[in-house]
Amino acid sequence: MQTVDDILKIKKVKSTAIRTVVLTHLLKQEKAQSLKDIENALIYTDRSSIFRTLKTFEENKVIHSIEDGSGMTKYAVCAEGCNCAPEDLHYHFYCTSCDKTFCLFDVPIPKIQLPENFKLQQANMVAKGLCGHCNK
Amino acid sequence: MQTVDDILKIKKVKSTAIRTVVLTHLLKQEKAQSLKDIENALIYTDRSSIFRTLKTFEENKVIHSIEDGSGMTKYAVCAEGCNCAPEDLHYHFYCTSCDKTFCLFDVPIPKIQLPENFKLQQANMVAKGLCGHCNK
DNA sequence: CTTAGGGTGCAACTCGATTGCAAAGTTTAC
DNA sequence: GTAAACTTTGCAATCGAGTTGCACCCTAAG
Ligand SMILES: [Mn+2]
Ligand SMILES: [Mn+2]
Ligand SMILES: [Zn+2]
Ligand SMILES: [Zn+2]
Repeated sequence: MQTVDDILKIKKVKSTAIRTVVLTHLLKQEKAQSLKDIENALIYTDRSSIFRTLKTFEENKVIHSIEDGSGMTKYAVCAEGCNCAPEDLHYHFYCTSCDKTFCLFDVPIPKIQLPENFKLQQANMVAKGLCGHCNK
Repeated sequence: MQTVDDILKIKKVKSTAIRTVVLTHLLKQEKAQSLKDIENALIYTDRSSIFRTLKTFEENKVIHSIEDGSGMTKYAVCAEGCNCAPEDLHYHFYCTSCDKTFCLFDVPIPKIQLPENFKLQQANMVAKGLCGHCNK
C-alpha cells in the first residue's frame, strides 16, 4: 500500500502540510470530492490553497477531475500506475438522487470508433442514474 | 425532413418566435452550441429568454445538453425519434484545440456494467482530443 | 545568516448560470 | 367581444464556482 508521501514522491510533487492533508482526505473517500466538499472537511484550510493543491495534483496526475454535470467539478485519486492516458480511463457514475459521484475503476472505456483523423487524448465519461443505495 | 414546427408539435412545445428562431439556429449547426454561441448569433434576442428556451427544449427532449468541461454547457438537437433514454444516448467529442463539441450520433453507448443495483438513466459521455481539422 | 523561490492566506474579481419582476402576448371562460 | 387567467419575454440583479493578485511565510541553497 502506498502512503501519501510515496504517492507524492512518485508523482514528483513536493510534500507540504496542505498537500498531505488534502491527499489524505481524498484517499479516505468512497465518492469523488468537490472543492467545497474538501473545504467543508478541512475547515482550517483556505479554499484557494486547496484549489491550487488540486490543480497541482491534477497536473501531476495524482488525481483526476470529473465533470458530472452537478455544477461542481469533482476530484478523485488516480489508481496506482495511472498515467491519465486514454487506456487508463474509466467510467464514472453520478447518482441523481444523493448527488454522489463514483469512479467505476473496474469499468474501462471501450475503444470508441471516432470519425476519420480524430485523435483521442482524454475523456470525461459519466453515467447517471440511481446508485445502489438510492435505487430501492 | 421535419420542420421546426413539426418538431415542436411532436415534442408538445408551444411554438413562439424565439423558440422557432433558436431551434432553427440549432438545426443549422455542425457543432453543439453554448448559450453564448446562440446569444452571439441571435443578437436581438435576450439571453435569459434564450436560456429559458433551452431549458424548455431540454425538458421536452427537443435538445440535449453536453457538459464538455469547457465551462459552458453545450446544446444540440436530438435525433429524430430520440427520447433521451439510455438506449438513445451517444458519445460526444470535444476538440481541445478548436473548442468545438460534436455529437457522435453514430457511436452509441455500449452497455456499461454498473455495480449491483445501480440504475442507468442518463449519461454525459465526452471523449476529448483533436478533431479531424486540428489533428494535422 | 542571507537570499531566492515556491507555497499559503485573504480579499477581490470573473463569468456562466439563474432568478424576480413587470410588461407583453396568448388562451380561456363567459 | 371582453375580461380574467395564464404564459412568455426583456431587463436588471443576483448567485456561486472558479480563479487571480498580492503580501507574507517558509524552506532549501549558498
Ligand atoms: Mn475516476
Ligand atoms: Mn449529442
Ligand atoms: Zn445515490
Ligand atoms: Zn478541432
